[in-house]
Amino acid sequence: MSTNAKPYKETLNLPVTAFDMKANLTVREPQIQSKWRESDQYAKIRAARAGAERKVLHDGPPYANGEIHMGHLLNKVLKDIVVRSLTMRGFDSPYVPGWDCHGLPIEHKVMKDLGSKAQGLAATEIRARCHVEAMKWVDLQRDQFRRLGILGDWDRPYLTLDKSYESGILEVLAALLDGGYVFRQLKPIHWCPQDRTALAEAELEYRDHESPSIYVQFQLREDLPDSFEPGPWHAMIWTTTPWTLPANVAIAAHPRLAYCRVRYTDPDTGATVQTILARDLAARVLALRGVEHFEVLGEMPGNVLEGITYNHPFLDRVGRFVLAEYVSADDGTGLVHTAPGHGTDDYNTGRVNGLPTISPVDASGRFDDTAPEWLAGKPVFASNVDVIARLRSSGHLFHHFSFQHSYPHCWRCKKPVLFRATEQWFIKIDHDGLRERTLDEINNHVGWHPSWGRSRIEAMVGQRPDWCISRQRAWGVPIPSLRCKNCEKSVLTAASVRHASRLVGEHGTDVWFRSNGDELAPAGMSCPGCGASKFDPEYDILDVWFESGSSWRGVLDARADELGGAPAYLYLEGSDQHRGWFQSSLLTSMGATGRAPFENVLTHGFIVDDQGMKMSKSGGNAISAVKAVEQYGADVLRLYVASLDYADDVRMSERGIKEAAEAYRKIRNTFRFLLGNLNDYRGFDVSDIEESELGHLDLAALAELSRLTLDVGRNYEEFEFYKVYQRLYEFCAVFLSSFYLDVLKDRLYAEEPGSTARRQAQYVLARIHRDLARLLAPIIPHTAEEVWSYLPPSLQEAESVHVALFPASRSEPAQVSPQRIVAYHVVLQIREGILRELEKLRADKVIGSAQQARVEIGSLDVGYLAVLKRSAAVLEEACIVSEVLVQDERPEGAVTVSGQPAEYWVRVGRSEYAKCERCWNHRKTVGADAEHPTLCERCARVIRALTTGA
RNA sequence: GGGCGCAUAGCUCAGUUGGCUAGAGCGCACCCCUGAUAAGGGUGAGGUCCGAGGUUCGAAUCCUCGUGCGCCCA
Repeated sequence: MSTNAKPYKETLNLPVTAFDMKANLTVREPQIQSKWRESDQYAKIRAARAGAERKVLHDGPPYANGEIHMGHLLNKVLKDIVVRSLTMRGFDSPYVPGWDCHGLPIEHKVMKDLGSKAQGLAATEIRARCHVEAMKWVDLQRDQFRRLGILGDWDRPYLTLDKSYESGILEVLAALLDGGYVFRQLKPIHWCPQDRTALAEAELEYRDHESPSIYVQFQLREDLPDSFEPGPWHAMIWTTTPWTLPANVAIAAHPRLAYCRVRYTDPDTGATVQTILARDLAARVLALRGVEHFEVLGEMPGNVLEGITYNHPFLDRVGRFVLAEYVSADDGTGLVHTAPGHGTDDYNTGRVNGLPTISPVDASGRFDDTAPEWLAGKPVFASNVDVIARLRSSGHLFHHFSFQHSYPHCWRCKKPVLFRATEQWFIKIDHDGLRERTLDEINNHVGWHPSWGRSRIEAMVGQRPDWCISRQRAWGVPIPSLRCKNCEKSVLTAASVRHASRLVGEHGTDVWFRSNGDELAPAGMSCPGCGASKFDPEYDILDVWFESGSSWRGVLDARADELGGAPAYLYLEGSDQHRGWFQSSLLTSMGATGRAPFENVLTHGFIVDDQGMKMSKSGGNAISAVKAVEQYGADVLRLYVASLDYADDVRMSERGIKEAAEAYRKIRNTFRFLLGNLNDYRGFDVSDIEESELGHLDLAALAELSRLTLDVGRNYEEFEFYKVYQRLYEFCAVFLSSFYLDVLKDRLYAEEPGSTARRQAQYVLARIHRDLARLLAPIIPHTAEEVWSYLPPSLQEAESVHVALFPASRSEPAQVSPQRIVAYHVVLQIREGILRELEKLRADKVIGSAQQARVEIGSLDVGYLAVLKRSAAVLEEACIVSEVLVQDERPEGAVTVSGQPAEYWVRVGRSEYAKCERCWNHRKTVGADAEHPTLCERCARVIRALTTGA
């Protein structure tokens, strides 16, 4: 024995473990991840669950652009917790991550980098650069996702630019053509006449532009309501694009806005004019021409105007009034010139009211020969003056001036753009009852979590217009339509698309951009219009939502051996995807197969800051996910995500991460204590312990563990991870750390290492260690794995915790009868009362540690008093005090405490006994042993055993 | 402007079909321990349940109208 000042300390079994208190996650996690990769853990898990019931979470592909942010982290961690918990529940739950690789942001970035060099490049050149750009981000994001510890088939992800995936997209399109859902129709789009190209919203720059502002009188026809005074009547519209008047087919009014019928004298001609315009704008508009005096003949809401017809000011065309909610009395006249060929609002209004879409403008921005001959061939912007002159001479022009306003310009050539209708491909939502069938599927065959997801997508599908799937871009999957060289008809059939699908499956979609019509048309194809057989390829591409919305085919079906085919068990994305991927997947699948591609849809909210405001880079309140992981480690961020109720928006803040880090440390330290006291794990066999022989508190601990297992298991099943977190954390912090482990210290440290009392405690700790590691594994996989590695081989049912199953919820272990001894929850309650009293002693400097205290307790309830008497030892243990004396008489100075099942009184004071030098308890028996006069009886016995044993 | 949501201590969450002085954990303050030690334990202080009306004997809970915030659309 050493010459230590405390020689007895050497005889204690103090905790020893290699499990560091300091997590050092930023170093340790990558090491653990490397091991997982080296041992191909994903494959091992697949093998372990081969043949089990399959539940597949199908990954919605993030866009391959930029570093991952908190939104990605939230989404992927939630998915991972789902996949890992399904796996540990015994299901085969493969996870194939994917990326959305086509689309405008990447193309835009490439075009910007190319600058003027883009002009001379072929589409295939640009596409090649887009491919490189997309793959760059796929690789980066893959590393970042892996760093989060997301389990999945990262070596074989799905990419929407893979040949096989692209081919699958076209198969879906072919199926929709088979079903008759696909049609072609005019639709206005932003068009740059300089560059002769369609522009997306993101490619527009708004800058000041000088436009004419004209007020035009349209002459109404005879079919007026009876309430109108005798005619003739006019209606006054306002527009800043006179050149669009040749496409005018309607005037839009707001159904509930007030309009008035006015009579005034034209200041130039002296003629009396009767016209209609918004009531609140009449005075202001008429004043433009200096008309101060006018007569209001009557008022009416806009809906009275619906259906009234008028003569086009310079064409032989009859237009009519329609209603639209977007009309306002903010400017103009409250009556909106409507040309469905030249504006999105106008177009939608046209769709609703069955108006024709007229667009007599060619690709160079000039009027074509369907325009009046005095306009044909002229550039549209330059034609404004012609239109105005025409209106003035015919007497339709009320007023004209020029003004500056914000107007969209082309991002590349900086020239103003125009709206021009071109032919686009659509999916008809009402064909063959698609909308109705989809609504039925939403309501009756898909589970929505939270349940309001159902009403949300239902409302959207219920009102959505036909789906325009054409995009005039380069970076995407071509709509493989062929234009007849003879009659110019666009041909797109199931057969021609399937032919293209085969070509694409073999060569990728580039084949479409480098081949001619003879090579791309299926053999023997003839034009359904004229019978000719020569074609040119067309180059519209598919809406990227169609691409990702086909993943059920390109991934679930295409990898059916692995994934079991559509439908998947679960789709899990942010709530914005009700309009996006959930809907596009649902519609393509309903059209092509008649059923939804998912059985359940789980939604999470968006990340907001600590004020509840949206988190964005530009808002300056964004927390970098990559940096946070670098700083705190993935398990801390994962624990944070798990702690939040994601059904609503989730608040994230630097302080929140710090709190998660605190919680993580608490959990880690709890394991450290367990492991420190299980260091001699390997030296004994836990199966030697008879559970029925365990003491009261040990049995209570097992019962708590059992309840925890049951609750947490249910919480995982219901995807309520924040409840998992709360439950597990509270178990560690409150039950274990502050109570049970504290109580066990005496037994663990001071009893003989191999004694039954100590082995029983270790038995319970071993159970807790093993079960807790498994219950935590889906949330903090790295730490769980680390902790698992400390299990002795004899207890390892699996090499990795992630191959293991959740602990089985077992029947409650035997409890000591509550009639005989106080129930565990009553122990806790009495303990609380005692501790409160001890605090007063501490404040008065009578005691420091609880071990210095003695407690007297009793109850006026005779039955309860009897139970208390039998429980003295348990209470002493639970409160870690010198002794608990249960007395019949209530002494002077006792305090009454209310409690269940009865009131009790308690009196505390300093123990009169000496402190045992070894175990620090104040015991009556200290000094009784002549050989060890400073020890209590127990410690003396232990020392004797140790020395003779050694 | 429309659709779908959310709002309880500083933070994360509980609050069954309306029913005791609204709870838990963390954090915070103070204290104890120094044999889990860049740990551990104890006690305590924190709430106009977003606001205003209404229904009711009684409302955090039900209804109406607002306010703020988020997603989607216009």
